[in-house]
This record gives sequence, C-alpha cells and structure tokens, in this order.
Amino acid sequence: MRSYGQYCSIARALDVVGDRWTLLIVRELLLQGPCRFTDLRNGLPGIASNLLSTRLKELEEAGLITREDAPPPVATVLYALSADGLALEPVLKALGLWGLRFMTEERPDDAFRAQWMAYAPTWFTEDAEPDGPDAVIQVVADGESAVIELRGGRIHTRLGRATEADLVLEGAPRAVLGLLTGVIDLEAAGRLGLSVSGRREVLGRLRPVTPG
Amino acid sequence: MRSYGQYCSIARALDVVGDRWTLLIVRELLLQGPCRFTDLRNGLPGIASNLLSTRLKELEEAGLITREDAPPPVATVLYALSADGLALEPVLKALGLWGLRFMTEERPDDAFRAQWMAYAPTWFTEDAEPDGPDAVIQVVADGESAVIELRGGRIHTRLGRATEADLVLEGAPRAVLGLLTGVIDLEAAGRLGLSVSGRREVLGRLRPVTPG
DNA sequence: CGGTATCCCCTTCGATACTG
DNA sequence: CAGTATCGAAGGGGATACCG
Repeated sequence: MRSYGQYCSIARALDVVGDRWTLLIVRELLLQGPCRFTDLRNGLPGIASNLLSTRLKELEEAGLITREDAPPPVATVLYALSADGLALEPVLKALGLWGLRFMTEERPDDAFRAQWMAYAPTWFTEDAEPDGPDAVIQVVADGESAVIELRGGRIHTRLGRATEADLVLEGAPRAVLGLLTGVIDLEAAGRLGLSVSGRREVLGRLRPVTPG
Repeated sequence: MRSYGQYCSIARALDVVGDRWTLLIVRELLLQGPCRFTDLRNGLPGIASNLLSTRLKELEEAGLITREDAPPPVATVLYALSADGLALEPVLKALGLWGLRFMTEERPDDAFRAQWMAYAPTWFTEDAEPDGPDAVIQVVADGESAVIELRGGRIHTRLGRATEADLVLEGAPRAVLGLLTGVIDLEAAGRLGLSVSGRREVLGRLRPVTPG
C-alpha cells in the first residue's frame, strides 16, 4: 500500500494493514491459529490465490506474521501471527462490534464459515450469571457448526459438535448469529426459521457487551 | 468498495470503511468536529479533491456522516459524523494505539498536524495522580501547537496556545509525541532535540495505557 | 497439497486543470 | 471556497495453467 505520508499513528497503522484483504487475513490467523495456505484460502472465500500469496509476503515483511515449516507429520508451511500481529486483536474486536449493525441486512450470496460465528459470543457477549452452572450450546448454521461453552464465568467457543448440549440452535446464519449477539430476540429468530431445542433459559446468560 | 461477500461483522464493517482514506476522513471529523470541505482537505494532506468528494458522498450514503448547511455567518456546507460514524471512535482508538509502534520510524517527508498530536494524551494516557492539582502542558511541534490540560483526573486537549503553562515542550513531532505517549523518555527526547521548560515532574502524570 | 506465473479486464487512485 | 472533469497509471479480480 502506498503510504499516506502522515505522522499520525492511525495513518501509520493503515499504512501497514489498510490494504484490501489484509485485516481479514489477520482475522483468519487469529480465529484459526497457525494454519496453512489452504486453510487461509478456505477462510477467505473470494480472494485470488496470487493476492493471498502477495499479502502473506507483505505481512511477513512487516513483521506481523511468521512463516515456519511445520513438524514432520504435516510437512508444510504454517503461517502464524507474531506478537505485533496478535496485538491487532483489539482492532478486530472493535471493528467487529461496530460491524454488527450491518449484520441484519440480508445478502443471500454471502459466504459463511463457522469461525465467523464462533468469535461473536466470546468477543461480544459476557455471562450474565458468571456463578451459574456450566452450560453448552450447540449452534448450526449453513452446515457449519460450533460449540459455545459457559464455564466459570467465561465464554469459550470451538468449531465442531458437542456430545451433549443443553441447548441446540439451528437455522440461517442471520437467525443464529443475530440471536447470539442479542441483535434479535427468540421470536424474531423464530420468524427467520430458527429451530431451538433444549433449555432456552441458557440464552439469557449471553449478555451483549455495549460498544465502548 | 467491492463487498467481500462474507457474512462476518468484520468483513461487513470493512465493506463500509475499508476503502482507502475513509477511516482517515472519519478521524478528521472526530478530531475536528463538524467541518467544511476545506478543513477536511487541510487535515488530509495527500488526498485528491475528487476522491474526498467521492468518499463524502459514499459516507453520507452509508449513513456515517451528515451534510448540512451552516447557519448564516458561515454560509457553507458542514460535514458531521452521525451516531453510527461516532461509534467508530473505539476502532480508531484501537488502531491508533496499535499504530504507536510505528511512530519511532523516521520519515522526514511525513506531513504533520496539531490534531494528530492532540488526541494521543486523551486516548493513550491517563492521569497517574487523578487527585493532583490542575496542570497545563503546552506542546509545540513543527509549528503546530496544542494544549494538554489535566483537570479532575481527566486529560483534555485542544489546539492552540495556553496563556500560562506549567510545562512547555517544543521540538520535532517524534520527540514531542514519543514523550507524550511514553514511547521514549526525557533523555531520549532530549537527544532528538526536544526543548523542555517548566515543571518536568508533570510529565510523570501521563501514564501510558496498555493495549487491550 | 502449496503455491507461482500469466493474462485480461476493469476499477480505483492520483494528479492536474478547471469552473461557478 | 467547494467542488467537477479528465486522463494516465496502478492495483485488484478472475481464470487458467503450471510445477515440485
């Protein structure tokens, strides 16, 4: 990216991460952890492979990511965030929280991945009953599934399926994610075709954090 | 900007503010308050006027800014942030805090404006002695001057000059800003040619906030 | 699997000039 | 002051091909 040529920390930050796709690559590395070229490509539908390749080089040059050979069983290159790259988490959180206001708009052709749903509860909600019993929520949207675990006042998420869930949500991404982030209520989610089974009261424990 | 086509709040946020110059325009409106086309252009050295014009239209369309006729004495159009636009402040704060790490690199041709210096103390430091006496710091860099006021545990800044200051800092932007944000110490600032006069102990009250 | 390399097309950007 | 008009240059997107 061409430098803005301004002695301002916001402008200098954008000199580094302001290019198209750059922050989304950081997002994937943050959500997926160290991963391969193909994993990144899967998490970034729409990017051209040559552009991903170029951006990875630029990010490495800027010191935001490291490139290392994985141990024997894998035998491939792994990309991972450096400390400077990890330090972008607050930026992505703030951006993601601000962006929630646009998630109600329907765009049928948008791609969807489980990890984009999984970060929402950990980043944008808190347990309203931190001393309550452990609880597990299974969410399924667009064939992608994730597990939300409330444990010890903390909200963890991971991809995949749970063996036993207190609550199961299944439906369109807009319905599931809207409900999880508190943008819509159960009734509205129902109108969007959400299917709910299990102990619905667990949902009350996901309290949206306010911006700022 | 072409949409990323991803149902993810970070991607949707970037669909709106990911274009080149967009976040810097928001920065100026946040730092300067409602202002005219020319004020924006002055705060955005390097932008082409047609591009500024285009971006303002896009931002208005997206609902981030409003365009209104100023009252009689001014008789011009004023651009201002809407609530959605103002809500970007945490994003700019996070980005600016992250970007501080790049402010030590010297780039002699970078432009500089007082308002880019003024936001640093309010956003990135806190008063280490909130119950201490009021204090006023006058900073001058590159011909641009600002005033930092410590009052009631809060740190305010404004452009311009103070009538009476407890401490006066004058020097290159890197020296002044580095010192204010805690990136460098007084000795290092001195080596960069900073001139300090007044009660230096006031500086100790500017405590850098840690990222996160 | 993990990329690199090209090509083409189109959009965007930036610079400059110009106008009410 | 507040933009619009124009134009060349660069960058991004998509497809496809290729290679260790």
